[in-house]
Amino acid sequence: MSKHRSVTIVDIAEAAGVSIATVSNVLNRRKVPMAEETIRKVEKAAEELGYRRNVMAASLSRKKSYELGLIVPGFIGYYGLFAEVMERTAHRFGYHMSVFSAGGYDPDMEKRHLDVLLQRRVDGLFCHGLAMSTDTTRHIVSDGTPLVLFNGWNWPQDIAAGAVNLDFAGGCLEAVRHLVRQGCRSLFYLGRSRAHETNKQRLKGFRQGAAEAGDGIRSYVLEADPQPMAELVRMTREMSGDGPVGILAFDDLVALRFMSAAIEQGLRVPEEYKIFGINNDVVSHSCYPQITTLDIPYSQQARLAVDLMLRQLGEDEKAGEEHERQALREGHEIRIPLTLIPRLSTAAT
Amino acid sequence: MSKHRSVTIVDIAEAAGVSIATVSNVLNRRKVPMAEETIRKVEKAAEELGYRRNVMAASLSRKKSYELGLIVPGFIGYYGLFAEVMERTAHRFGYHMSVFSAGGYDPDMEKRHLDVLLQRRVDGLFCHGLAMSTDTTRHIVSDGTPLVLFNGWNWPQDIAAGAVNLDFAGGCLEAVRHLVRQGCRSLFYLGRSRAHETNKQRLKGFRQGAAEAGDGIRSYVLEADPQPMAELVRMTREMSGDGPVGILAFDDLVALRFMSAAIEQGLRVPEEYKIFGINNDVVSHSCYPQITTLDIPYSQQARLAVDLMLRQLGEDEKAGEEHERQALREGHEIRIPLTLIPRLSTAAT
DNA sequence: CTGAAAGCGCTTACAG
DNA sequence: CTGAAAGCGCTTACAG
Repeated sequence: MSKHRSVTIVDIAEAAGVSIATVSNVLNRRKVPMAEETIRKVEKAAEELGYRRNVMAASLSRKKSYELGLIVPGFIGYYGLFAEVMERTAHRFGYHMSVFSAGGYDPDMEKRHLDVLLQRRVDGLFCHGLAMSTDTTRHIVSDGTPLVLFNGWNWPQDIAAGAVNLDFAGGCLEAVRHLVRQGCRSLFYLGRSRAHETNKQRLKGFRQGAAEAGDGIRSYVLEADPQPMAELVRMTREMSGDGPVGILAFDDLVALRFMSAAIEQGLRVPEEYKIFGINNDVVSHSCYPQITTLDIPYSQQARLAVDLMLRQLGEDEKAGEEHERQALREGHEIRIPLTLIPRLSTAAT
Repeated sequence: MSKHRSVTIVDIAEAAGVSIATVSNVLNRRKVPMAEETIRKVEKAAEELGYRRNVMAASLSRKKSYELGLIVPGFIGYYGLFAEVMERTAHRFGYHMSVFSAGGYDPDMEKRHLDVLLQRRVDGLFCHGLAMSTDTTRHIVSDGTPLVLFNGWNWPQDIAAGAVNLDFAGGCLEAVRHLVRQGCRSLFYLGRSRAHETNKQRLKGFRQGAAEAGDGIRSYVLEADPQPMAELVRMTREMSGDGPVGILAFDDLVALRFMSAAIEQGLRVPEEYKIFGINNDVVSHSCYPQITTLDIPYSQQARLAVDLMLRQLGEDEKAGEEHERQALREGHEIRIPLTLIPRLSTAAT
């Protein structure tokens, strides 16, 4: 094959002895009437010449890129998996997905990535609840590119077409109830405030659960990140009263780190400490004791987000109906429940 | 801002009262002489109109997309992080990175993704050692798009411009020496044959280390994936003789799973079992005991891969020299050493 | 059923 | 220092 000029429809037109318009029609299987013979000739020529459509040219003339943009906080853990599922889902519907990591929750990087994506003329944008201000966001996407949020709360309707959110609040409420049921007498939430709203939602559920539990059960909120885990474990030992201690961690990794530090200090899990994570990460069942956690339905979330986008793009026929069954719709927010996976780390004693 | 037609250089040209050629020159900061006043006018107009360059149009006329393609086996663990670093690195040099997950090692998906990427006219391609045949690969990339491999061994020179490989063989050799030094009398490698060549390279190092250790030390190779870990632990107990057992796992996650199953069976780590992982994954130091592992220099590997690509693209001035210091060059392969991180899981007893 | 032509939004010699 | 013009590789009415 030619080393430096790729095959174009002009080459095919010549080889097949037809016009480029016809080549385009055949190759795109358009619904205009065409002679069998013509179709055959064009397809043969395309095949033989090793033709590969130039996406840029097609997008430019069609005025639609069939490219979607996705910004996630990072590729590690939950968001990496989510990005992978989103890419695959978009692909299934004929869209390319350009994924960017915003390096945690860095507003500048968010802005740069959004800008790059818009320069690429993506047809739509998926973002987590951004760290940058809503005003900045509004200004940036004011050209009309549809924006769908995932795990973004309290965003004005005029910015985003909708939000597909994991119900961390509801999940954490269930988590606390579970811990109380298993006999915990003190409760700790190990949060990560730099995760912004996804942390606040967890906190909300935790607080509600603690309130439900009543005065007989103490509850505290700690920040997981700055200090060493060993220190955190010590704090919980001092603060807790008699009876088993319940730990609700920001995610499974925080849970694992806490559990390891606790075991290192000679504490017994689940007898003295009951530990609860979030994400059903592969680590949650790769350790001992295995960690009780909330399962996140990635594929469902991705499917719902993409459906929402397809509707914005006027491709309603591609968007499914049935996917919303499990989810709660509330205004322009779709809320996805998490499933409690009980494991040894919170067994009753 | 207009809801449905984005602003183009034609709009700017009108607003500034100059030609579109001039607008293009100013906005691209080309080295042609231009009047101060013109530059000011154009930049002002662009700013005010909220101009955003259309990347597709620019790429099409420039005949260069400034887009690179990356295919990884998946986003989980090592390759997810690698993808993130690659994206960032490419970005730093003015390239966009389109990342695809090949869903493990699925040759069909590899083919489809390669095709999509070439339709997008990416300037270059990064792939892991592909599962598809080299002939298929050769045919697909025969149009001259440069291909750089990472963790791909034994690929013919005519296909790939080069390969940037982690030295799993050397690392595993060191791992075995370490285990022997710490007193292990039996050695097991827990492999993952579906990881293809990255598994074989590890195996090679393990075998070499075992051979070095001599007849006094038994060594075995087991497959980590099919059977439950508890079963695997039992097998090692039966097969091993007296003295501490050394386990070299495919990666940190396999190591953690094995360790957890061993502890569950009442075995003591590191007294009876010494466990060695690979990747310096965050889990390796989030568990107890923390796991001895090989650290992978992601950024270095990404930087070297991108440098290689930049050279292929004739952008030698962007490519650095100094990054190869740490790496070994051998033919068209660059080999990157891994660093042993000793932790409690292999402490001498 | 097929093709000539305009147009998508840029870049790049080249002429002035 | 600036602009007219050709061209990148397609798609899309529209005329025939």
